[in-house]
Amino acid sequence: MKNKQSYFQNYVSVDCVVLGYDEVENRLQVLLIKQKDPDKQNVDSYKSQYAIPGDLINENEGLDEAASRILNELTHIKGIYLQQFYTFGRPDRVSEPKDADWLRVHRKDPNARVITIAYLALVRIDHITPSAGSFAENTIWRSIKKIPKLAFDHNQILSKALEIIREHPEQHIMGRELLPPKFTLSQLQNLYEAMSGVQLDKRNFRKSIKTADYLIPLDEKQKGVLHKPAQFFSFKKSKK
Amino acid sequence: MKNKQSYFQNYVSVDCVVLGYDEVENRLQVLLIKQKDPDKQNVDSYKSQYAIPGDLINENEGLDEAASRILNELTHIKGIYLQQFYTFGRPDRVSEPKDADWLRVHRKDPNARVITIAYLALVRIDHITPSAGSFAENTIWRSIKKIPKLAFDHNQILSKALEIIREHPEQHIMGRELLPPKFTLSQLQNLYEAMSGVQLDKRNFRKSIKTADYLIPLDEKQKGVLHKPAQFFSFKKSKK
DNA sequence: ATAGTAATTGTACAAAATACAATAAGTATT
DNA sequence: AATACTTATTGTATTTTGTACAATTACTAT
Repeated sequence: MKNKQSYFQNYVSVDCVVLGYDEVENRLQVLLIKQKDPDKQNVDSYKSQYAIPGDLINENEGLDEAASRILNELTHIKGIYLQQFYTFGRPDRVSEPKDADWLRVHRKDPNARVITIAYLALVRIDHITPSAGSFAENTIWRSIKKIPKLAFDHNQILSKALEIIREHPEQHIMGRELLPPKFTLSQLQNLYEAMSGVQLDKRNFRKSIKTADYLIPLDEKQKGVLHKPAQFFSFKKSKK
Repeated sequence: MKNKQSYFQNYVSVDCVVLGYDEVENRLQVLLIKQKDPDKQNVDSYKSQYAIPGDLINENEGLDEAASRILNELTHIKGIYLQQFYTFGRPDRVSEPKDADWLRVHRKDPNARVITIAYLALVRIDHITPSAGSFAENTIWRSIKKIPKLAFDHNQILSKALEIIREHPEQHIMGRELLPPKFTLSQLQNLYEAMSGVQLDKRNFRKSIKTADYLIPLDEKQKGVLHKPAQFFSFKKSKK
């Protein structure tokens, strides 16, 4: 059977970059898990690292489906929209010494290469309450401006995710419930600014979003604020 | 070892969508291979299908590297820039009856799922001369406007590739040698039109590319043409 | 000299992006 | 009741960019 050369199979994982918008602090945070070492009593006795939630996919499971399942298993988050954005497959992407301990404990074949398909989600940080599951010891939100050294090549994966939302904030805002159902234009502007990392002029921002025509002005104002109350808006339903 | 649940491994392939710009006909063509059935004398006795060149990756091989190798094995094309654009992993993406024969002959495990990482390349069609290798019976260029039914989910893969270049033609033109080193503005416009699928106004096109500032006007004109000779231009070297 | 061909160029208009600051509507304090 | 405080709201002038549209130019062939 000389034509059937390729017997080689691969471990394939998905990694889920979940970015949470913190409206109060007006910043984006990324959801990380702390890896658990089940062989040790004391978590800190093993240099447990922070990581983007991800794990190996199962047989007969679509990639999007795997991403949802795995994110749920590790963080108990459900029902958020995950979008594939890149596949990382360097043969040595899980071969750094820092990752050897974890792999030895958690993987049948610790030296095997793992190809990972990276997913991106954006959520309101107060909309979900992650809690650790599976091999996650705990979950934390970290500001995208203070990212620690992460497991595997997860710093690189996160960088790519951030690039994507910085370049096209508008594509990731509609229909993702990043703001309350009724919001003010200032709230919307703050969100844009947090995502793009750029400050915008109020008047020009308002002009441009009115051109864009995806807002519905509501007959409702803020109450009890120490200043002129702002009008509320909501998003039009997307046509798709 | 209860924590080592995931023994499941996957076949992983890369597929290379090679688009060739045909300057004479002013159109894009896609490079396809005709699948070979090594068990039969007569190729046509088995419903051999057209497919995007692709195959399973090897151990210890990066994804980009695999894409280059596989494209070379199947079509003898070398040294072109391949860019990853999406990963397709539906569990049933290779399970249609039309693909069963080929899989039975070429794969150890014909019913196994295959995850594929899709790559995109753009070349001048007269710049490369593909010739069939490996399980390719032959190679053909087909206009992107007349795509036949392809193997597996390759029609879907191709559609996604075409979407990408239609949306951002400019990102795929510089530095890819899609035009001769010295070219006229009409040649450049034709290329844009072939990639975007939209007709442009000559005067406005020239205005906009002069704004964009990546052209060098040369002191050289066309010779022997039946009309006013056009000035030649070349691309500035990209800064990266 | 004429015809044929594609290259080259400009203007008027509309739309979008940018820079920039005064006034308005609430609450809290006196 | 007047004042202070805070953020929301709004407009204008300017520049830049996009769009629609046609006459003239430089060459070859006859």
